[in-house]
Amino acid sequence: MLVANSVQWEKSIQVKHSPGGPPAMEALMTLRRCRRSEAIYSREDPVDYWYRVAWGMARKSTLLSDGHRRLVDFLLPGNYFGISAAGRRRNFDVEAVIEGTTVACFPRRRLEALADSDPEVGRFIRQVTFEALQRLQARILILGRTTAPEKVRAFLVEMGQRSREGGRGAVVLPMSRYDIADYLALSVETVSRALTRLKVRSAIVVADKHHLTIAGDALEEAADPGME
Amino acid sequence: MLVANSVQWEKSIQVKHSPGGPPAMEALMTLRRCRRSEAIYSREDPVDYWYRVAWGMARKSTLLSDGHRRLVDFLLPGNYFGISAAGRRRNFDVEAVIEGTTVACFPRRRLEALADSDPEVGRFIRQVTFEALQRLQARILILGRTTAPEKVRAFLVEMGQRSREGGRGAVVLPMSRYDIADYLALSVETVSRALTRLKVRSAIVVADKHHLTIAGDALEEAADPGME
DNA sequence: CGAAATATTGAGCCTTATCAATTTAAGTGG
DNA sequence: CCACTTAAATTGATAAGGCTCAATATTTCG
Repeated sequence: MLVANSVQWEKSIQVKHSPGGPPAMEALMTLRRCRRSEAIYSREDPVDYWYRVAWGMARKSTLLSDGHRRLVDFLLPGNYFGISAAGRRRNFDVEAVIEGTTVACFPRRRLEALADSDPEVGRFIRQVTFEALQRLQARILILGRTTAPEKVRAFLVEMGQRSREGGRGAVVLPMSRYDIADYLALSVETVSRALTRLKVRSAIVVADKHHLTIAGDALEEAADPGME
Repeated sequence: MLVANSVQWEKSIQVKHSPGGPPAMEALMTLRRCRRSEAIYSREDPVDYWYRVAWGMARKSTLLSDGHRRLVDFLLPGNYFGISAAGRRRNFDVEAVIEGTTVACFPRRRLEALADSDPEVGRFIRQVTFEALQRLQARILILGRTTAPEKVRAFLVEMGQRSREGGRGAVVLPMSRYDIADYLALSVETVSRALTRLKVRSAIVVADKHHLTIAGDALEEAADPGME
């Protein structure tokens, strides 16, 4: 069952950018395979490692004071995360979204030392952090959308762009509707309704719950920035 | 008049973090003074400089495809911005919010070269980028709030924390209500109403349009994370 | 001093959150 | 492998909250 579950996503979740860093950096890496919903790091943990998603998908979240969960980011293969300074502790939780999600772990102290001595590594870390910044800025624009269907459509376009494979407009959504709702700051019901509305309007074609295609014109509309 | 205008803010906008980088880096810096609403950089500009606010306040924004302006960030003294890789072009506009806003400009190529040769500079740049990441993540949590008064309150707390001076709970808002609205993805009217509601409930004390104080208990409530 | 922003307040409509019920899918243990 | 239990997804009805349009202060700036 678990195997079949993994197979379901095998070809769906692909690397887009930064498949790996400089060799000297990759030498520090260890791989870790995670169960579904397993924590990769938790709030209050010390910052001992920096990470990169090798396969699968992860979600960065936090529990707000009002009890609501808020998803800050979805992490796809090639995305680095948890890259922050020492001394402090984590303020977010990161969990695997799908069974078998694998992360590359880099010991922070050693990697920082390496960045000091090897300019190529230093440059690479900066580059990776810039990419994270872009992701978050793009995300803010999505959250800034006013109507729910707009938010959902922008979200689908974002996910399509971030894991571009399977051709134009194809989108894979391994996460639950609850995850999407917490990501877009909407209720699950509204997300569900927005999806059916988009389907009815033929803005999307739904293969199954986790696979859909965005129609060409709906795809064009949301071409908004993501960089500094 | 312009002078008087500057004086109005003189003691209000203070540095909190990272007053300056390593000396070798500061040697590259040139200062630039801006008029109110003057562009610091614009969309499509090449990435030739990295910046730090020295005095005043700036706003990073973009025009969405639907014609709405979206503010991605407010930039306070000590905040670095525009730090992204070469090759591409800017996707956002950055403008001075108040008359006399002064920015420190660092030529990107020379600074990157310096980061390669001087580990201290490299480390500093990483640190600064981490701070920008934290800011954006905190911002996402604010945007994720559901009700308008909650968003506004969280915004006030954020601004208070970011330019902590003038004592506990004091907040200075040099920007217009329109800026706040575009920052929180609300309409101006809703922002205005939310503020009056907070005032009526005694959650805030309004000195004048640009100066207010957050009541102690309202301040406690919103202690949500901001870091990786 | 006059013109143009900027702020605030009101009324009505529209959208979304909430509560509730049903259907579908997924995970568990025999 | 199937029945069972639990989680996930969808759909409906209702009420609250925010956006829009509109009017009126209040400031700011030329």
